[in-house]
Amino acid sequence: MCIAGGRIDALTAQASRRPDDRRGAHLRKVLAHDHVFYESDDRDCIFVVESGWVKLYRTLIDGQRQVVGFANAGSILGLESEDIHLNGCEAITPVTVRCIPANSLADICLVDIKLAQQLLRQVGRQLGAAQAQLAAIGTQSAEQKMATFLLSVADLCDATQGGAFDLPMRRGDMAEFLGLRLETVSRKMTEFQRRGWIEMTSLYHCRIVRRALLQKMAQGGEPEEERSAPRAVRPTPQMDLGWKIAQC
Amino acid sequence: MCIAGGRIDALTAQASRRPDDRRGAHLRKVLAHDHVFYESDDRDCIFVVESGWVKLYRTLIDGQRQVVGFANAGSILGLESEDIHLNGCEAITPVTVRCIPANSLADICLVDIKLAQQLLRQVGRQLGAAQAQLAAIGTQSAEQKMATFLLSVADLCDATQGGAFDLPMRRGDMAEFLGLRLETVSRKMTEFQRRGWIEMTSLYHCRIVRRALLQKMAQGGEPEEERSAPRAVRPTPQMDLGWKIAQC
DNA sequence: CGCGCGGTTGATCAACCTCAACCCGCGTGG
DNA sequence: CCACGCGGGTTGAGGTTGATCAACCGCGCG
Repeated sequence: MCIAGGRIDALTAQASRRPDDRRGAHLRKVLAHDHVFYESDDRDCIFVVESGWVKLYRTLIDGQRQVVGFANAGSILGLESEDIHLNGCEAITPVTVRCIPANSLADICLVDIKLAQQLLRQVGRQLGAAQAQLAAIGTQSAEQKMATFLLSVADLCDATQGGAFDLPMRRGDMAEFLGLRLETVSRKMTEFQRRGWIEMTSLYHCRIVRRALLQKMAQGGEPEEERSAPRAVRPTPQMDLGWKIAQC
Repeated sequence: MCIAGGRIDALTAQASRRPDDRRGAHLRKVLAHDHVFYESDDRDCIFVVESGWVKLYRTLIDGQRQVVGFANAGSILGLESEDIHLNGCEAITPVTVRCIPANSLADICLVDIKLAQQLLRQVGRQLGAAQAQLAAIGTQSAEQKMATFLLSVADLCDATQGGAFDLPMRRGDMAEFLGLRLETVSRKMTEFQRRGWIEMTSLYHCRIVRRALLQKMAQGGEPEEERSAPRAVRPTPQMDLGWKIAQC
């Protein structure tokens, strides 16, 4: 789902291991709903998310917005652009990011060829993710999108604690990400709840109760009765969580 | 529109300049509607399109397809994957591709740091393109999508010859790309023709007559009367042709 | 000739959007 | 303290867009 992930170990781990590392200095804290950068800002930095959640979005001429991805710790931002940022990046929770001067990208590549390759893989994964999301947006129904989305966020956040997880973004953010209206998102969420598939412990906290049914729905099944879900041949086009998994 | 482009000069130009270059040998011709590679094929090669058009697509569990991009000469394919191809790649016209062994990617990076950076930029552009397409698919109406698509292909193909250009893909391909049904594509095409905005000189050849109106439509305007189109503040989210332009 | 493929066209229908009302929690200020 | 407004969310009624199903056309080819 273009829920970004994929660690650049050399950037995050290294820095934390050596507190005196000069890269360790460029940390920035951003409040929830503040921007890390805006569309068409000069791209003098790329960023690595250290903690929190951000959304990446684009604004079309008519003012419509499309959220092109969410990202949390470990994700790297700004690689899709050249001279100016093509996406806007807004914090949806309090966030800390590590800033990497864009002009030092070249140096980094020179210094550490392995790192360059890692970067290349990372963008590749993001690309794969974006394409997966494209497939989801283009072909799935509202219900499928919601199911896929919930599953992806759940898997991403952790999942192991009994299916409970944070859902820090607003309804409108989800809507803009999935290509729906926020009313539709709201409706589907309550519908899933009514069917007993999920529980909303609070507005921004969710628990998956019937994972199997959600999965079947995500794959295009009708809302049938409960059954042991047939393992998917391919593990569901998890929007794109694919590359997030790959990183672990 | 994820209509891929973006030349890797060092790969294409170099090879053509030195006929004895060993990379020059790995050329492959593919017939129309044959595959360059399939989904989940081992990714032992990446490819550079030398001539012709291909489409990149994904198949979802329920058999639905999403075309995630079209690509013509100069595009590079396979960077989004790691060990196996995530997309299928089918020729829509006769195509020649240059095959680059995947394991030589690392060597290439070592040998030519500039090239590595170029590759990084290229994937970055593709990523930006995919995100742009995401925005288009997610927010635009059928009519807007068609308009944007036609403009993008036109710009891509050349455009200078009086707005006439090839539209080599089938209706179904466009539909799968735009997240529509092929009937809808067909209808909108004839509708544009009826309005006098385009002319179909043949099934696979098109001419844009009222570019300004098409552009206004692509940006969300209603099908109004003719007017001199107000230059777009931003040059239309040309699906993603953005990065194709950037390459020139 | 008959068939199949790709495309067009028409009628119908449902999914989703739109608009609007309403709820709830919260912060502010009278 | 309460009234008020506001932001975010939910819910409902009705309308449109685009999907669906089906017929049909034209063409190339065995």
